[in-house]
Amino acid sequence: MAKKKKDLRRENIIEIAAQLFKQKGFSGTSMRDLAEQVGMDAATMYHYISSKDEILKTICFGIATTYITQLGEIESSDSSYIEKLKALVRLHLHLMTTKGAEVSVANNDWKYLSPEALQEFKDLRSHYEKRFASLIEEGIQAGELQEVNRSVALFTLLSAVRWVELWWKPNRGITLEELENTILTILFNGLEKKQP
Amino acid sequence: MAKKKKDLRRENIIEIAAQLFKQKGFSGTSMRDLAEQVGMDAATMYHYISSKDEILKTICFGIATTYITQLGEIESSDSSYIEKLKALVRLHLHLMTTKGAEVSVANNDWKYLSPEALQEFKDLRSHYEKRFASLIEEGIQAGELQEVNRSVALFTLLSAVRWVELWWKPNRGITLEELENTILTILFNGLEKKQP
DNA sequence: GTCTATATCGTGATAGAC
DNA sequence: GTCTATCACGATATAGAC
Repeated sequence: MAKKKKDLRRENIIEIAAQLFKQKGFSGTSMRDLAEQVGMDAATMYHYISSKDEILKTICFGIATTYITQLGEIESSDSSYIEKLKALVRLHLHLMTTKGAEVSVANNDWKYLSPEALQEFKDLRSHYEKRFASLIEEGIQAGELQEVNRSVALFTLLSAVRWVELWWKPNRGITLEELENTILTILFNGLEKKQP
Repeated sequence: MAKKKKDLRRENIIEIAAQLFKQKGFSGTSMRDLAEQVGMDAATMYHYISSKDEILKTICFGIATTYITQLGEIESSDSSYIEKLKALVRLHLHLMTTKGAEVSVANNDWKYLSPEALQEFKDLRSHYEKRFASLIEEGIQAGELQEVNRSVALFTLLSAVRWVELWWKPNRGITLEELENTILTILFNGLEKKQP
């Protein structure tokens, strides 16, 4: 069955909400601000969504489950640990360039989730990080990666790409592929030039 | 002349404010929350500070000028470009481990600055980034760094260390020196193990 | 210097007419 | 479905007693 008009409207509201939350923060965005951007009265929005909290929850968990689903596919692929880790970095870049606003909200405004949702979200993130860290651990064991502190490697990889969410616009004079290759070169081969 | 009692009290308020802003965000923190942590009534705080905005401004510009001052010292030092860039990364790590709350606020809550302050802050940051980018450019020209997109290198370096502000606690089982060395190894030599 | 009391405004959310 | 009107609350900030 096709999506109902009401569902589409709801998705539109959430999409615009993500952009505003990214711009002004969750607490800094009022339902009146949002209504204005959507083009309806604040009261009318409550016909499509049940609360401001619910919007935040939808955005954050949408991103979290996307990451975890894709991680599963990467884990079960038939490639080296280096290739799996590179695929993960590419996944982050891909999501930041296609769903920048939602990723930004999930990265920065998750702390405003209601207590139960907050706990569940933290659990999901911690679960994701553990599986990410396992790939690093196994990569080191297999001799593909340098012997470095696992946590430092994990968070450096996760963090190194986060600026892209703020910086990326379609016309930056660089393709997504070039962007990916440059970042992967820095992280896996290093910025320093090897002596010939 | 020694600092007055009133100034010390003011600094204490701002320090606690930075911790709360980091935890709950600028908009998510009320003057009543802050007053409670400081241990006085909200109205009394206004004897020491003039507004919530002023607190934010003090924090953000304090961090910005610290970064720029230290950048100046690094630029004028007598070392290779690689060493200068490594010193900059160390500077970021040092500030995040000694002034984590303030750095977090300057990184995440600067968007709540009042319009004039906002513009000035953006200008300072852009000025800092330009000088940072120059070191990368010159490092590439000198053949010390790989030929990569300058902006990507700049923001990857800046971003790669930002998780430390959230993660660092004195007892993580890793010294600041180990942390620095690991991050610098990843960024400048790469995570991938070189074939012998 | 520190408090109580309060002015004024913006917030999330709802009731109910149409 | 969409609006107007409104409620209950919490926000920043100030006035003024002590």
